[in-house]
Amino acid sequence: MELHPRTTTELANLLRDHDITATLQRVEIARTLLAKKQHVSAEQVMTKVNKGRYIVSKATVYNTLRLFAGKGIIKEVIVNPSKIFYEPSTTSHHHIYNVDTGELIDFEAELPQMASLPEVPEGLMVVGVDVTVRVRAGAAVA
Amino acid sequence: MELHPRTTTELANLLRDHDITATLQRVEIARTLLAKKQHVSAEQVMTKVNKGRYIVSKATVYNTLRLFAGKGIIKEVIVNPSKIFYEPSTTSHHHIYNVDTGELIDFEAELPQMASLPEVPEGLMVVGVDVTVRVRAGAAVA
DNA sequence: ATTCGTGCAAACCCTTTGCAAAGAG
DNA sequence: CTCTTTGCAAAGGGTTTGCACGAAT
Repeated sequence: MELHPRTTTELANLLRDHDITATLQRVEIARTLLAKKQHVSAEQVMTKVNKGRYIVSKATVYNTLRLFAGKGIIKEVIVNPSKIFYEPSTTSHHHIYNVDTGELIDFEAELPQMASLPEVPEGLMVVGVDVTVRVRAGAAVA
Repeated sequence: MELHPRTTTELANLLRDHDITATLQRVEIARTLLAKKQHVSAEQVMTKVNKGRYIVSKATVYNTLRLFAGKGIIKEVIVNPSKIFYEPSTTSHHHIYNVDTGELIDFEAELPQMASLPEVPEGLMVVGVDVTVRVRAGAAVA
């Protein structure tokens, strides 16, 4: 999926391509989420969308985020149990999470380690591999 | 750190070695957590401890889990924002998380990929690397 | 008409906190 | 005696849900 759908029509088509009925609110939420590489919380999505022309309720934001994540157009980033972040589903990358500040930084990784991944139990399929590097203020690696 | 059921004295010494005042409650919580390889929630810890001779309150369980995690004798496992799991700090391993059932399985990994980890920004130090393989029911990898 | 989506507010639930009593050193 | 730890209950806060209204076919 590219990362610059821009027009309302493009966004609506993107949603339909993922079996999502394109409504006004969903298009606006998608526009906000997919505008650029970023990690945003539900609250941030609501705030950003509501600065625009259309108003979206909290329930709709949560419903939509879950829907989008389930359909694969965005990904949940779970680094801190107190708040979920969402990001556009782009190419494989992982996260550096600053436990002091909550800051989240992407890093590209081809997952060469894929080779070393475990065999998953019979009857299960891998739906994702998340790598989180936790960092905090301090000297670099000894 | 070894991983066996221990005597009260051994547990108390372990706590002191980690700069933790050894109290009755903390020893019992440590005994439960360190009994074996496992992933337990705060609630499970409380239930297990309270089946024994001593009763521990919810506040103490949460305080103690945070304390232990900060001192490094246990690790938080964050795979699902709705509940934190805790496990003994043992050798490096990672997790397979079944998103359907919530089941969590360990897998050993020497992190050969350490070589491919990003350079962390100046002034930061790595405190941990978590790898989570998310799986669900379905055919194996195509 | 029937189905799906939205919005408001209340409910949920894990976790944290305030404060008084008990324990450790 | 002083500082720390515990326990109870209440508060906190992101997320979810119940239900009525509105939109679409």
